[in-house]
Amino acid sequence: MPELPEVETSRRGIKPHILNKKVTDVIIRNKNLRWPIPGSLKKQLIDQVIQKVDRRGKYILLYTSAGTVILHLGMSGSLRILNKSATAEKHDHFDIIFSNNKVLRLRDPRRFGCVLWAKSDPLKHKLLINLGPEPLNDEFTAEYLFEISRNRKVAIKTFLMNSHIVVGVGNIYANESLFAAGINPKRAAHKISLKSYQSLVPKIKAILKKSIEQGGSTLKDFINEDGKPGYFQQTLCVYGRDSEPCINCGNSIKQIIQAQRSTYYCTTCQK
DNA sequence: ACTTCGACCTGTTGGC
DNA sequence: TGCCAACAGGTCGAAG
Repeated sequence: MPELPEVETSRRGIKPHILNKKVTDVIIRNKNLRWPIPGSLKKQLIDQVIQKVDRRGKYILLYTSAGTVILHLGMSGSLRILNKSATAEKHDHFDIIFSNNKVLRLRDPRRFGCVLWAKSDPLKHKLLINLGPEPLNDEFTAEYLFEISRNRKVAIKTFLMNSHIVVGVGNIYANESLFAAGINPKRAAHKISLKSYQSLVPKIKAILKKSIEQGGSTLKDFINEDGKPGYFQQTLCVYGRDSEPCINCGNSIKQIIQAQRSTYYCTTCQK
């Protein structure tokens, strides 16, 4: 489910309900996510106040004075805010309950997500310390991508999806931004010119920004039934459009597999 | 140091 | 209609 826009929308959605709220209980129904939810987490979190609701890449960070919850939604995770009396369903693995009688509930059918605890600076955590820049920050530039790609022979699409290069560019947006920039996803990262990177980087930023805005505008309330994430309502130019006509030239969109993930592109428009 | 590949899971979809 | 294989928005860590 979650690409960066949905993670950011989730962060914004839960924030007003949990910021400055005190944790009264923690329920772990199934600790077996990608990594086990630490057994100590309940003890650490109870009585703590959420001081900051942040994001780094696709990790959501809930800061308290005792430490930080590091949360990842994996492939199928979602967060909701409910009344604490709401019945937990099949894949609702984890709850944080607050003094305002609300619960932050994690649902994750595939259990590729994780809930971890960092005692000190979570940005120094093993999983976060080597992450690349945020795509929407100023440090993410064409020059940066050009420099860091000089010895990298991997396909540009795989390169873009590497979180150590840049965070938050998942399969949908890697495909869409390469189409927007007219770059063939199979080209080796080191063979792409600065000029092409100068075309690509603003596309990545624009597409992510637009999706986050749509996520925010379509998700009015994080309580109860959550609507479809914004990026589902936006038109995708290539992703999932195998054999359909290219919106530019009408030729058929091609699907291939790269690094075990589906790639979609137009062989005419993307060189 | 870089690249590839297996692994972790369940739910949904499409072809027969 | 039913069954089964293929596939799904992620990413780590081992092996090459």
